[in-house]
Amino acid sequence: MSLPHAILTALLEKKSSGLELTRRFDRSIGYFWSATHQQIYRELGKLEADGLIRALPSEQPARGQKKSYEVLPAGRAELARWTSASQDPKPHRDALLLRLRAAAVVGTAGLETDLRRHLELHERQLAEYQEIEERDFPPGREGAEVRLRHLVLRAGIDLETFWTQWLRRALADVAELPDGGPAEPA
Amino acid sequence: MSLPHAILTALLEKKSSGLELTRRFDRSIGYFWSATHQQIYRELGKLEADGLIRALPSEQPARGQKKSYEVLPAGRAELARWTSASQDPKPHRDALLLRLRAAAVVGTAGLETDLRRHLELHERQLAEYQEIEERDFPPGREGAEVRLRHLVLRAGIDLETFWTQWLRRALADVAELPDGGPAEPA
DNA sequence: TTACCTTGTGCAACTAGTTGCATAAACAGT
DNA sequence: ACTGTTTATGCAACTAGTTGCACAAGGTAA
Repeated sequence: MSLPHAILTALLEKKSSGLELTRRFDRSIGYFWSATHQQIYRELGKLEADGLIRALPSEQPARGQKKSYEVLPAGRAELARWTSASQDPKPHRDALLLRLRAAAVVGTAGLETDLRRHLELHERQLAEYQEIEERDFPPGREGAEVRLRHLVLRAGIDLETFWTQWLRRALADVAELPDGGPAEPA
Repeated sequence: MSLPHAILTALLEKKSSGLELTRRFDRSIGYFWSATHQQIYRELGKLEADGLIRALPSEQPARGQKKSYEVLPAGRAELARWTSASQDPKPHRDALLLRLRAAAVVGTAGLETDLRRHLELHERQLAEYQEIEERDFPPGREGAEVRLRHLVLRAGIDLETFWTQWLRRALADVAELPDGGPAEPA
């Protein structure tokens, strides 16, 4: 139940319309909390109904019109409450690890190309994070907000680094195995 | 859409009843693909209806009776197909990183205790993985199946290692900040 | 022999997220 | 003017996962 809080955070960082939020979820925020435009519009409606945000009364809000939102005090309070509240980590689900485990019983045929593709994706993501770090976080001690955001980015960088390394190892391992794997031995 | 494949994998590793599967999802498989007993029972029903698995005809299957399943050839084929097929990685969602980002705008009050709690959970998980590694994967080159399973476990170990390190850094950083954070400066 | 606990299976209702499409305005080209 | 594209918002239906509870059989203990 974190999407509303992701949106509140994004709106506090900068007042935005639905589409602007969607774009920002495709970069930045979406790196650790993705959402489609459908989810965002729906949630904006709920948040407005609950009095946590409000539409800026600039233009009349009709279809095809931009409608920007800002966070109300109640919204900020709710976000602060949620941020400080204790939460159990949600169980992870990783299809790639599952597939490797499946490959242990039905064979590794066809896996290698996809592992390579995943490796490329993670390498690209890592490069992107590193660019962001160079651009937005030059060395030197900054304020609390910047340091926290840098910490989050570091998590992204280190995670992608982990995955690229693990995938390289996985590729090396899989390459040594017979194609059919243990299920269909030569 | 991976739950059926997780179940097929688990059943190929060992024929089981619904509850046995549930227990195995609480350890092992569930470390990277968690599922509740409800999901499992429902999915077992579907898999049986689709002819991918079948109930072992040992006892008559009534309520309160154990009912074990085994994978049929069609099920193995489907798992092999899924394993080798190309798949895009699903977007991640990490509430903790989101909370840190939120803390950057509404303040870090209350965060520290929960970060510490998460650190403990990850440390415990890491210790558990390391025990499994010592117990199930003694040094020495083994067959393809064992090596693939070891690879999956290594991912778990390295991920938990990453999180414990990152959380320690996060705690150190947060400790230096004013409690209210940037939103309510002293 | 009733009263309770554990094991095992399952339904129903709910929440969260995804997919596919509809609508409308603004703008660009021809 | 008309056609097509981009920007912007949104509905409806679907899939996946969660939560809460129900039910049955077997053991166990007063």
